[in-house]
Amino acid sequence: MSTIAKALGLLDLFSDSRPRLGLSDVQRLTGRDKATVHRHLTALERMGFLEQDAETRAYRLGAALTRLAGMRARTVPEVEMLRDVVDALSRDVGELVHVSRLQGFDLVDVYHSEHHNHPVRVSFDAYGLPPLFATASGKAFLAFSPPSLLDLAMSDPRTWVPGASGPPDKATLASDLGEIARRGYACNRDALHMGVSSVAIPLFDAGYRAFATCSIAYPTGRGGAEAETRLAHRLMQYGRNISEAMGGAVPPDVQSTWTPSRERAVS
Amino acid sequence: MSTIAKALGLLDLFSDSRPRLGLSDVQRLTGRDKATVHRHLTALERMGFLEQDAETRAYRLGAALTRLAGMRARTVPEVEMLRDVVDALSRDVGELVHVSRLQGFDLVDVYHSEHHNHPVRVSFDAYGLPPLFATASGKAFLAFSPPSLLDLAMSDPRTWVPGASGPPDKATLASDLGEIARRGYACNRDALHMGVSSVAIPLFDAGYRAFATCSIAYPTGRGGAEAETRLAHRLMQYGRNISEAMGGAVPPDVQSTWTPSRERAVS
DNA sequence: GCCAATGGTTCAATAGGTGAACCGTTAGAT
DNA sequence: ATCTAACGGTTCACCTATTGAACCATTGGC
Repeated sequence: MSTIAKALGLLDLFSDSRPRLGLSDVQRLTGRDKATVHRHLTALERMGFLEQDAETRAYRLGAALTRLAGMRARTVPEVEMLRDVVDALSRDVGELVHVSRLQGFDLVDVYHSEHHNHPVRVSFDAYGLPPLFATASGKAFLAFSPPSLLDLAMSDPRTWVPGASGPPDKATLASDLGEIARRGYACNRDALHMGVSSVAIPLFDAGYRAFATCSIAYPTGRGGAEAETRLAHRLMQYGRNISEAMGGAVPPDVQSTWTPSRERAVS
Repeated sequence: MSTIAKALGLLDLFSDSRPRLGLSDVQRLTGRDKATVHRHLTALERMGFLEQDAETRAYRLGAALTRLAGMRARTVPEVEMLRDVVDALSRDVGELVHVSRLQGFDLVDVYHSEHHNHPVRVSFDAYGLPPLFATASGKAFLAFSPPSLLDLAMSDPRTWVPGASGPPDKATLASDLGEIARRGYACNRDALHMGVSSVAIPLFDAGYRAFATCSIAYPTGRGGAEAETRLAHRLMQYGRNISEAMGGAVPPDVQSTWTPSRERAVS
């Protein structure tokens, strides 16, 4: 393992629940020698990837990350296109919005935006990716993909269901997906994390194939079923713009489920 | 120089004008050996700090930056980010330093620091906010904002000019702002309070838009014009770090007015 | 005033980073 | 079609930069 990887790996130790770490904390978490850890931490700090609190001596994530992330958002075309519309949706609903793209059998984060209005917020843990059929995003994706993808996803060796007894029944899963395709969006309530719910839609490429997803995550306590449908409708409203921002287009049949006649296209 | 610093330094090679770099590009820019560069690039890529285009083989900034920057934004309070750098500036110049953020048509205090060296000090009265075009901060902000903002600010019903006969002439104001934009900072001498002067610069968000300001207030008697330019230069010197501490980035054209060629980044 | 825990430093030993030389591919130029 | 140059990437012996045990200074309980 390269020293570079070791040092950069330290950044991953910081999390929402552990936002600042002291030298000893990092040493314990990594099991590495104190001197080594200190060298790495100070190297990261000198480059602006960490900042050290002047009095507590604890380290926290640094400004260089923000600077470089901004650069990426400005210069990587895909992200750049997404940014405006996803930010708008996030501001609109006041919740965390995620855009992910299929890579292998995982949906990996492309861009997310969190303009929270609420004191209680959902933050996302990017690790330990669950199987496709366990997340709202994954279900939205599968519901609008060829059925063969479901078979493939279920044969994924890493398949597990969090907290459940075994792999899900394929027949019930297929009928769930049918329902999702009919109404246009997928949802999860407390499925992966207690207290966290989400709604999701697929995004389509120029060939009308689902290739990514957009989801809103929110605390389940916020408002029950009516909150779910409210968020889902906002999501579907923005869906077309998001697909188009990524160079895609929404198939007409899906578009019509997303904009029921009475409230169609308001530009 | 540690390998960590060398590797992380590669990330700084990416810029708005040079968003994707090939192996040979990086080699040329750094002067380091190709094998070394390749090792560093792949290490960064494996950690998600770079992404490699599958066909062109060119590298670009990676998604890990977005993830970590989001973590920082969520967990590190804005004021805390500011504190260290603003305190450092305040200690450096020995005067009151203010960071304010636009809210409606007012610049409201976000953080201030006063490590005074001098017996005569300026303290700030947070009440009775003057209009934007009457303060150094406000003028710095307007000079780096779309002209439409000036119109809006002047149409603010609360517009008044302290001690003056009437509202300022728009044409002269506009030319003043042009001069400010050219030299990079704004200043006021005895404008709002007799004996109080200040210099100010705008702060920029990740989208290169002015969203806040940083100013130094000092007693006019301290030293006249040479004090003014001295403080302004210190302010501009710190400006980049302050913007970045708040998650922003200084637009390249502004950065170049802030760091005249002879003293530009020597890496 | 003790003890344990913290952040940080030193320096000999050696792990692992380095770079000259290498390969395979692509894209013009002749 | 052939040559050449530039590209991304790999190899391996050499040697530098990283490592970790032992160290110091400071802080905070008890």
